[in-house]
Amino acid sequence: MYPKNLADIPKAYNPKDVEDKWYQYWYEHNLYHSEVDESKTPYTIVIPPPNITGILHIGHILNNTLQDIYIRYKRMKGFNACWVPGIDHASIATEAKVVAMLKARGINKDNTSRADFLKYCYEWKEKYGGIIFKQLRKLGVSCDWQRERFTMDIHYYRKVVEAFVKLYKEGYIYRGYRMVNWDPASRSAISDEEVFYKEVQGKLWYFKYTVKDSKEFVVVATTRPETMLGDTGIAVNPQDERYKHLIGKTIVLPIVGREIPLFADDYVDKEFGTGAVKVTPAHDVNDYEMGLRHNLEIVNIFNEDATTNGNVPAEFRNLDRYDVREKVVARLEELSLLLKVENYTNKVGYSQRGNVPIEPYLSEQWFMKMDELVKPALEVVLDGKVKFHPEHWTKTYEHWMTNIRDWCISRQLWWGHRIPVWYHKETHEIYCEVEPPNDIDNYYQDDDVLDTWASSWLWAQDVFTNEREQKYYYPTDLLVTAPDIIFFWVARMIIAGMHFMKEIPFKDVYFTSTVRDTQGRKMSKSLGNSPDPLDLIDEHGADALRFTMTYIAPLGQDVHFSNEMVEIGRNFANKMWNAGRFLLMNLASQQSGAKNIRLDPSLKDKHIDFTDRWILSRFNKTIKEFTEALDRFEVNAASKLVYSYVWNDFCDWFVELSKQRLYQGSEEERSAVLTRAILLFEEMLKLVHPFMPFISEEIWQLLDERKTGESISTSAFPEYDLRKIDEKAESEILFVQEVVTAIRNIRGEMNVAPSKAINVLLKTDQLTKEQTKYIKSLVRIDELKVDPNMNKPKASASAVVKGCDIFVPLEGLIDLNIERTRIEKEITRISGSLESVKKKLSNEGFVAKAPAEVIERERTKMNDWEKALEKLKVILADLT
RNA sequence: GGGAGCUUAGCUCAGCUGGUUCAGAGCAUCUGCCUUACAAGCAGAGGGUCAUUGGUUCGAAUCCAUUAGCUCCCACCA
Repeated sequence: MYPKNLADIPKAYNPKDVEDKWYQYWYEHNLYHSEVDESKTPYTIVIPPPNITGILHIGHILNNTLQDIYIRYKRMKGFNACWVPGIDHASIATEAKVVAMLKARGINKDNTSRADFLKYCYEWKEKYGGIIFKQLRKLGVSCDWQRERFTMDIHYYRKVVEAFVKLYKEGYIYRGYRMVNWDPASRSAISDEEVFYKEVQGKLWYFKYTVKDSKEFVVVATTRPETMLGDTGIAVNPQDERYKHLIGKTIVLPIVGREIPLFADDYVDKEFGTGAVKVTPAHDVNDYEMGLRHNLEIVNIFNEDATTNGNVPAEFRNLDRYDVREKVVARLEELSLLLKVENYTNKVGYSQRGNVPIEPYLSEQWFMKMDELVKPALEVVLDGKVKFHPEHWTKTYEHWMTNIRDWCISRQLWWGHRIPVWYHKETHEIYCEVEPPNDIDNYYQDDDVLDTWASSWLWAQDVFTNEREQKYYYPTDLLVTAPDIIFFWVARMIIAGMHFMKEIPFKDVYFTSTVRDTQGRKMSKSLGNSPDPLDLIDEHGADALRFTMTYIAPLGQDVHFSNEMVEIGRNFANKMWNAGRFLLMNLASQQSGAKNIRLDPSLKDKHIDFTDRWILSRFNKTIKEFTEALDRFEVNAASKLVYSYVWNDFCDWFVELSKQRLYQGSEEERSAVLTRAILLFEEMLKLVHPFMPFISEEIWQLLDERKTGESISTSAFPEYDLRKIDEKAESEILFVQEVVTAIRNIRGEMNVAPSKAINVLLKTDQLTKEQTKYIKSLVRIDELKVDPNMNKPKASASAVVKGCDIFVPLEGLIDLNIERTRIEKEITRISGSLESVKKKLSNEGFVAKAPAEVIERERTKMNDWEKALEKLKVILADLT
């Protein structure tokens, strides 16, 4: 299916040629579809459905990459992996976008029918939902696209409504006239969680309110002068001597002329402001509560859009809240009632969606009683049935859950799940059922829709559309999400799961890093610091982006991202690509014809030496550490492990070591070495695959003839075998590496041209012939002599490795000064280390209390260094 | 006001339950190389009293406490 002509394999990896091709292939062969299969254990993830308000950003990339890593990993591990993709209707956010879009087209929502408006919303959903799914495919996610879900699908919609009806009948949902957070922009109530607080540079105004029938006045301080039009009382602390005599007196409210009481309430802080508080029960939560305690009149002065209504004097009506503010202040100044103005920073609640200050506002809304519902959901997290990663989020969760207040779930919007409540036109009796009443003509339906989160809280359970599926896939295994929706979504899904399913919705929750720019700022459109993931993919490939994200994003910490960082992944992809090319080129040179097949698997276990045992040992260790890291949700650690194995162990050393036998071995030996290298490389690609699905598939397919529909993504993940771990081979290689590095060091420091071959003398009795052979091949040596009894030749550069003295004769080339400096530096280094070991060993406490093996290790170190030091001193003396 | 997290090389960060030359990686810098997989590369090199102070311990980047700085979350102070 793929032209396997080696001449076509470019030197530099080009993801553009590769990525779309394989995504198409996976899709066509339906490799990621999951069905109920009782013979296999499911591994299930439901995607945090992106809002259809826009396109995906870099945070989504991280989030979805992580999910894909786990899904691919578990799929290869033999689980029935099922990843359900979907999107969220995002009630208030989308409605705001659609209203704005219509406005741009010259259409006013107020002149549009509900049905027409919903049509526009669905158009929007089709467009942006499509973009989102396209982006996800570009990223390479292995979702089950046959399971695409939307929070307003017919089935899902019904489930949301059923949940409402059930909770209503159980008494958890009630309707009430309460003070809520009002968003004047969308003209809807919002929940406490949708309010965020901003520090605002404001002012504190001091007003004089006169006491009725008296010359006395009371001074109040306020940050919101306009609300004075709705004042219905003045509060002071009962202990406050300044005001004790005034308690019970009547105050005349300026401008309005209303007579209001002055009363005492413990809420008032004597120290703040003047110690006297103007009380506006309709427009402040605390004032409202004081109002209830003291039976104050409640005067609502605002319309739904936060303009003033008929409850204020005529000249102040129908004005925006900030215009009224100026007007009120101006009038009070005219009346000489404005005492002073101070600068004051305070925190103002803003609507998360509308980004305008919210208004505490009295209105009739639907609420969910939370205190009882929360209990089982808190329990399962505290006792570890649902595990958070990192674990410390449980504290945040516990705090929120134990201080939870009732949830305002109704929204004065059209886009969303309409509340399944009908009121009788005459009796006003409430009818709450999934289906409308039979005598529908006698009823009218509640206009409001549900909070988005009162639909997505069922996501983990109701993306499965029949009982059999639900039973098989639920509880899901892993939820990967940003920590900023821990209350909105994670907590509520657990609540819903425990209430409706009597079972947790997921076993593990992975909280991702928040992606910031290099200055630590959150990525945002308004700052313009948010890169478009598609641009990055276009430039470097999805694999590069995916790998980079996991490489730089530690568990539970913010990550600082910049576009250049994607080069980490790009370079890594290129490295693997070229390692693959190296193998393929050798393959081609050893066989006739265009077919690339593994040479001869029967030679797999022939011509094995310590380099083979070493790489196998390293590989098995890597698999072990890699899988353990993933199982602990340390994706970042896993990506570093695979990176270092591929680059350092496999490419830097194993490939270089192999060249000796590939170029100089017998025919059979060459085949054996190459066969093994390819088999090992294939296994390595499987480790990489969850992180970089495209390039691993591409190379894997190039390495051998594959059947139609065969894919690395459905191959078996490597299992480690502890018997393959070979400490002896590892130390043998380490010895080779140390000697080689020492020789290269001499070359570099002594400025020996790389083209110039040198002679090297090794004074040791510990090198095997094999090791010698490899050393020779790795450092471009003309002649290599090994003799345990040799004397140091004149004019040579030297180095001392444990158990081996190295001499490089450089007659005529050597600069004694450079060499002396080199040796002196080495002496200083070793002396320092020796000093600290000696100190340790002369410490009685250490010798008495440390474990025997630790002491033994220190003794060995001391001996080695003492010997090395002695030798170096002799060498140095020889140089002077 | 309460809570969580962070502070290690010029930059971005690894270093798990204290002990393997543990003080590391990548980028950046310097030196030398287009060596028949890879210059998106190879081989070397320089660079850090692990934020502060104290404690526990034979032994601390690692555990405890303290101080300072930064970040985030929660909370009704007009």
